Amino acid sequence: MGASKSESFSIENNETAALFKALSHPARIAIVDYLLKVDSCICGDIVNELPLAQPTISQHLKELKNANIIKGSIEGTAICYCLNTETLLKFENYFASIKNRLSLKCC
Amino acid sequence: MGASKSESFSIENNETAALFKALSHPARIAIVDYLLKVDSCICGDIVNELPLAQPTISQHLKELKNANIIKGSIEGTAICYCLNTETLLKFENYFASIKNRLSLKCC
DNA sequence: TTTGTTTATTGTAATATTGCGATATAATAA
DNA sequence: TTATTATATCGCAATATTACAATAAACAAA
Repeated sequence: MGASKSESFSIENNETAALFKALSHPARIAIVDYLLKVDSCICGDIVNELPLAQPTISQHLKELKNANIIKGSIEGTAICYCLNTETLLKFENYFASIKNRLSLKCC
Repeated sequence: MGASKSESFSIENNETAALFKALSHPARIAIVDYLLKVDSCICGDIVNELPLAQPTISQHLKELKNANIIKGSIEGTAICYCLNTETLLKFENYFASIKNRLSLKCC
C-alpha cells in the first residue's frame, strides 16, 4: 500500500534514520557547512547565502532544529542559530560503534 | 514550484546529502545492523529478518548499493551482500572534519 | 501609533519515496 | 527440457518532501 512502515522498526532504528534524514538534503548540508564556516552564531543571513527563498530556508532550519542538529536562541528581532555539539557526537558514536563491530572478512 | 533544487548546490554537498539519504530509512538502518550482526556476507535472508516484502527489500538494498554502502557479488542463485568499509570511512571523515572545524564558542 | 525588519506558518503545486503484487530474469536441479 | 529457487524490475497507489507566494507574528525604531 502506502509509504512509511516505521512502526515496524525499533525506536532506535527510527531515531538513527531520523538523524540521517535531517542531513539528507544538500541545502541542509550547506547550512551546516555555513555554520561551521562563520565560526560563530549567525542569524538570518543564511538566506543570502543559499539559492532558496526565505520560507524554504526557514523550513530546512526547522528540520535541523527538530533533529537537534542546530539550536537557536532569540536575539532581538533575529534568531541566532548554531550547531549542537551533542547531536554531532551521536553521529560520531554511531560510526565508532560500526567500526568496532565491523569484521573485515567480508567480500 | 516543485521539489529538489539540487542543481543549485555543489556536487560535494549533493554527494554528502546522498550518502545520508541512503541511511535515512529505518529499514536500511536495520539492514546495516543485520549485516554487522551476522559478521559475514549474507544472502537473501534479510527478507526473513525484516517486516517487509521481498521487492521492497530488494529496492532498499539497491539504494544502499547505489550509495556504495554495501556491495554484492553473485553466489550461484543467491547474491552475497556486505558492508563497504571505504564508504563507511567517508562518513567518519565527514564528522572528523566537522569536529576539527567546530568552534566551541557557540550558544 | 505606524513602519520596517526578521523569522515562522499556511496553503498549494510539483516531485520523490515507499511498499507491494505481479512478473521477469538468472542460475541451478531434476 | 521443465521445475525450483533467489533476486530484480515494473507499475501502481499511498504518502512524504520540497519549494515558494502570501501572510502572520514578533519586535524595534521612529
